[in-house]
Amino acid sequence: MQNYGHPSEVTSGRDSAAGIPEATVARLPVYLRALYALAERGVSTVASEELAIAAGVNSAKLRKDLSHLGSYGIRGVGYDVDYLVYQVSRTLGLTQDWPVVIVGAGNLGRALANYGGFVSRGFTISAMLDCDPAIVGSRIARLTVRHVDELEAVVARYKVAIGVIATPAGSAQAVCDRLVAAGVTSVLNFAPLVLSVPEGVDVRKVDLSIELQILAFHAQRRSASRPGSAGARRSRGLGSRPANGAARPRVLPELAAKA
Amino acid sequence: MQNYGHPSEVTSGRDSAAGIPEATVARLPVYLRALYALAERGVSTVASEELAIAAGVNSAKLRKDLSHLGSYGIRGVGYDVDYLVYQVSRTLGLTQDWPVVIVGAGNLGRALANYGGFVSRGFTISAMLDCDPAIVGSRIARLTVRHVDELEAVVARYKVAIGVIATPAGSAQAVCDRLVAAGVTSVLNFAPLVLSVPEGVDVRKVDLSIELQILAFHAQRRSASRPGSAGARRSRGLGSRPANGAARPRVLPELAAKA
DNA sequence: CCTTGTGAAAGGGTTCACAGCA
DNA sequence: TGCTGTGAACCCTTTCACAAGG
Repeated sequence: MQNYGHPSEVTSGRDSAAGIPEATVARLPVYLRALYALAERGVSTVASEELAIAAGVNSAKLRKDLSHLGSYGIRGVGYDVDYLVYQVSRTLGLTQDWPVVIVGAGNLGRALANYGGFVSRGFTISAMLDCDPAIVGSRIARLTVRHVDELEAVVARYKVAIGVIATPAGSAQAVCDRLVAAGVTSVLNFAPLVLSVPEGVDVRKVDLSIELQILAFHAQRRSASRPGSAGARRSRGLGSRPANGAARPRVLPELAAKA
Repeated sequence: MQNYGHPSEVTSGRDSAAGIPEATVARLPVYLRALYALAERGVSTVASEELAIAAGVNSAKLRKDLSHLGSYGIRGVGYDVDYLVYQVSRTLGLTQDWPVVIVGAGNLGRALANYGGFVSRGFTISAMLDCDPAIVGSRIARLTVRHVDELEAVVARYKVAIGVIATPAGSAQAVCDRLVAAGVTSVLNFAPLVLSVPEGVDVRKVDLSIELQILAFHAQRRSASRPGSAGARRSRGLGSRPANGAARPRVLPELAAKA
């Protein structure tokens, strides 16, 4: 139930300045989505148990999480949906509008730009940037892709506070450096590498291959305990080495035996 | 430094059956990537301190993590890069090859299919499925997109153990149900909703808007403490309500005053 | 001498169970 | 009566500091 393996690097891991635990902050968006769904169904009041089920958490956790925002429930009744939507939104800073720049207009960048939920509530894409002349000038989700050379101008012009990196790994650090130099202090990184940033810059990482690898670990455990079930096939032994010459580890026999 | 807010739901949160803590499992892929990078640079031995920096963690944590796999280091020297690559790969189950099916061949599905690192090591895309006749039959990353009706046949034929859901939210639960019924026990979900699955099925979630909202929270904290800095503009007040009629919460004045 | 591997301590997060209140 | 809000217990994770050992 805990959320490990997260595609992100949080600077501190400590309580936020507002005194709200990180783990709670990470769940608020989930609650918010569940609350919107309830509101759209016309539900005006919800008990912690029901909201917890909709959000996929346990109700005690939900109540403790919400208690960090204030006492917004009514004992014996539950929570007012609209009011809670507002309080959670306000806590997350979504009563403001956040200008976002997406760097990289390949498939991923396009997917992000077209992802309705991404932009709808609280976020506006100020610009999409790319360096490929074949892509610059094309239109994506009502935006014309601009050249990455305009990065600094765009950040300044729209007061962009959040940058999304959807470039290949090779260009990600350079893009990140430029974003930071231009004044961006929040970065969402989709490139598969660890970005280094100065103190005070908040980086979250979304890494598809890491997620798959974590799934593989658990799948392996399952198929090991249930032999013959639908696990992976085609064992590759030691074959999956990098393009490095020596594949055989120089290692003591005792260590190898432990394996 | 802890990884909260993760786009995933882990079934238990307890130690895996192999006795490796979840938090460790979640970091192993990061170490693996750093090790591959070292190997490609021709480095044959690495100390915990150096590897920890490359992976963006502290060295005590790295050593404790690796100690769960066994005693693979050499005191006074460090770790053999190739050997450690192998041990971490084996632990994660990457010495097998995992057939994956991607459902949804829109921009996101295409981005996933073309994402080199995604597929390269340990994972093979068995098929891409979609229900849009305009997309079915097109070729993406050397694969011909097949109709989603073939889902069950594909899962059986290729012994698919991992399903990736890259569909709109509206179809995600139905797709998930079909994957699970067909025998898939690991699901990577990109659709913005909480999937319900039977016991024993492992779901991880990647949710772009949740990541953005977490960034917004921290950005808000920063701009609140440094007034006048480049935070968000254009406050929207209470405007961001769902298409629900009553936007005004019926709430006691005392509660509102607390806000 | 240098670095690993690990007890022990410290810090959060989750869960339980119930007091408190509408 | 029913549900929220929360102290306390429990559990996991991180970090420290050093013993062990090549």
